[in-house]
Amino acid sequence: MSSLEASPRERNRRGEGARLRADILAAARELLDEGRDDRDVTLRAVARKIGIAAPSIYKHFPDQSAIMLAVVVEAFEDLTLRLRAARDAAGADALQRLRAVCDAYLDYAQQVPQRYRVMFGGVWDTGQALSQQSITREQLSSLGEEALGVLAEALGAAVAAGYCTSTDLFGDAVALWLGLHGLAHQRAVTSAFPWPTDIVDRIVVPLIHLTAPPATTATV
Amino acid sequence: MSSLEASPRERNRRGEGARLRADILAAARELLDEGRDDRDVTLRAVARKIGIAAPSIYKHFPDQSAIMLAVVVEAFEDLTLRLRAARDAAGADALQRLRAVCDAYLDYAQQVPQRYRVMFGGVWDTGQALSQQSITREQLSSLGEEALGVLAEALGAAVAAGYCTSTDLFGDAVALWLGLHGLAHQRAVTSAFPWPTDIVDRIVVPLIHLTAPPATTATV
DNA sequence: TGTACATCAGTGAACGCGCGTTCACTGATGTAC
DNA sequence: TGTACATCAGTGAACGCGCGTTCACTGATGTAC
Repeated sequence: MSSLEASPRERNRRGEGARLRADILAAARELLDEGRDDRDVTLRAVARKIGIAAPSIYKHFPDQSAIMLAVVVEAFEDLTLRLRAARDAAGADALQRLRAVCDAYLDYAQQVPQRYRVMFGGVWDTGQALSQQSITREQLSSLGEEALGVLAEALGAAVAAGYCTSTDLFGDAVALWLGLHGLAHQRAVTSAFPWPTDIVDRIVVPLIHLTAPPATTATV
Repeated sequence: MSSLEASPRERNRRGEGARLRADILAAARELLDEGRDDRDVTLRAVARKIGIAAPSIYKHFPDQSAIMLAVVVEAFEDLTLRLRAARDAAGADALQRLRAVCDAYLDYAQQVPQRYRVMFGGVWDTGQALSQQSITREQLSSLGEEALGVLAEALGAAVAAGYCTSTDLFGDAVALWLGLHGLAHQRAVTSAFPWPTDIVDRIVVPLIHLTAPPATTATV
């Protein structure tokens, strides 16, 4: 939405050329979210959406896959921010904070399913954009680490508060994340599955090794 | 492998035209497994692989997406067979049988990661091949049900044998499946994640609500 | 204050490619009489 | 036992399309003197 629609875009002033980069990124993100597939996010479709000529993109991205890669990087940063925000908004109780992070993760996937699929779809993973200067190999493989870190931290706090047990915090955090991911991904992909209404509890409660009941009256 | 290579394919005899259909399916499956993406499975690539002219495919499939759909249907049947075979090969102990089903599921995903991704990737889900006669809507949405049924049955047997608890067998089976799927999918997609060595246990043990220790000396 | 000039932010036309799909056809093979 | 014919299993050439990318360019805008 906003001003990114059809053709007559006015050219940026000198020194503000970098603004087109942001517009390209936004258009690609919107095409991805609206479309049914990342195949819809072509270089020419992006150009069409902002109302520029297709070659103009090459001033800002080395090639087509670099755009998708940038969208994914941005999406992971966005996800991490949302997890932190949900955690901080959940108050002081460690179990509620952990649960808030899990819910925020699932919400993100449900709000932007196509984006979620591409983030964890791995096609950009094999991209040749690596050889370009756009991103280093470490950055790429550590993309999800920050978000996973938020989850692991929240799980650790819940363990420290006596809600759960863990013999290996990283291992249990990864297992929890995989459970969330399984649900998030499958929901993003299939509209017509008869999900049990309490499916989130049936995944989260066992995987966090919940032992003590919640301290407050809120359900967990 | 086998005889599906380059060009000089000899034409089938009268009445055996249906054999080309099987060859098309096999070629599509192999292209999918070998390639890095289902984008590689084009109609023309399939034709090239068997050594036929591209239009010959239209005698057997209404359009391009019908090929992928047929590959997916076949793959789900294959997966179900493997799960049953693993269960039956695991002996009489209900817990070991359940664990064998889980392992077989994860093995399948690891052996043919690209195929697994497409099975649960959902792109064929939106396919217009539905409107063709190739498959009914019920068949499509119930594709994974049989495989899930094998898992649920094994879980139910383990509960009956006193190994685990369950307040809702279907719900718990779905949760277990989602945990397996999360790992299977993420492994199929990312090569470079530092998986904990006991990641399978960390997912399966909580999700089956294991209460009693295994009856035999075998690890679970 | 004017003006030459470098730079910036793009454009327009064109390329070659592989794709899905269509169309009219071809030649071998079995069948009816 | 021969022969006309229908059917089967495919073929070859061509279509239009959208794509990523290249190339030489253009015109506005700031800057140096």
